[in-house]
Amino acid sequence: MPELPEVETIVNQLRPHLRGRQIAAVWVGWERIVDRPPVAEFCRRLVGQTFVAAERRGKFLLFPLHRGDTLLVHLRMTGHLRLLPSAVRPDRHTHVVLTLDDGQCLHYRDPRKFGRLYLVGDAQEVVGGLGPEPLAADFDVAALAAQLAGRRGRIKSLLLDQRFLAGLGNIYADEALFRAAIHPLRLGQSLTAEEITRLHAAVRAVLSEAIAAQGSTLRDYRSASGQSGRFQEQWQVFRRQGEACPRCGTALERMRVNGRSTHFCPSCQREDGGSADHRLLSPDCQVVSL
DNA sequence: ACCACAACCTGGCCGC
DNA sequence: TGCGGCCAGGTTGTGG
Repeated sequence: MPELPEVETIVNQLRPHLRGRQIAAVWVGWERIVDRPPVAEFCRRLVGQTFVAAERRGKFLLFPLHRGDTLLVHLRMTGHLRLLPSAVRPDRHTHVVLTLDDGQCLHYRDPRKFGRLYLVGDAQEVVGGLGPEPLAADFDVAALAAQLAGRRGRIKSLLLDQRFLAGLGNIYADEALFRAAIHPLRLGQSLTAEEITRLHAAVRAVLSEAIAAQGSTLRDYRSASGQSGRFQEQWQVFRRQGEACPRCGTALERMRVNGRSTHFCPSCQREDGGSADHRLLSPDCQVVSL
């Protein structure tokens, strides 16, 4: 479910509630949700620890604990974290419950059971292989260009590769490529300097705007406080195949890339890279009237 | 390096 | 209502 903006929203909402809270008890109902260490050790090591922070790296939530361990959560497709009163019983899709010292419980709920929890002494053991943080101050155009140099893979696949760039998923990859007017099948190393500049701006703009809207909601996604995001109202191409392109009116299309649905405008995003529309785009991806 | 595909799981939706 | 097929915001492993 969640990509970078949704995870950022959840972390920001959990932080004030978790900081300083001690874990009184741990319940695990589906052992495979705990990636490491073995479940018995996971529970034993967690009890008695206190949350000192709540952070995000890519799509991971990181919860540093006072004894030096870090609890990490990856929500994959359908994971949720909710703070609920301790009287609320876990439902059939709730697989882990952390009982806190203030009468609240942190529920990990995940119908598809794809998500994973990790408890490690060094968070780098889990997130060390991730690519750059797209919203970090030092992720500039040159950094993106360096990532793209020599890459022969399709740009859509690269954007989804968490070692290439951390945090983008299917929604924001498609939205960023549309804003930058780049065809999803273009090869990484084939992008011009102008296109890299546009892509850099597009990635950061779409993520920032999505965070401001508290993410996108599909089906029953809710943030930690139970609110839904609003960014799905601003999708320009995602799941809009057949509708008119908001920039040129051409019917939007859908294709498969890397086994993932990919949405794009065949007129604005030309595979040969030679779209006349380039002249209509400023570097910050806004349409410029001639 | 890169690609295609299966696997991990369950639920929702559509057509028959 | 039921059933089959397809779809899904992600990642990992295998084999080519």
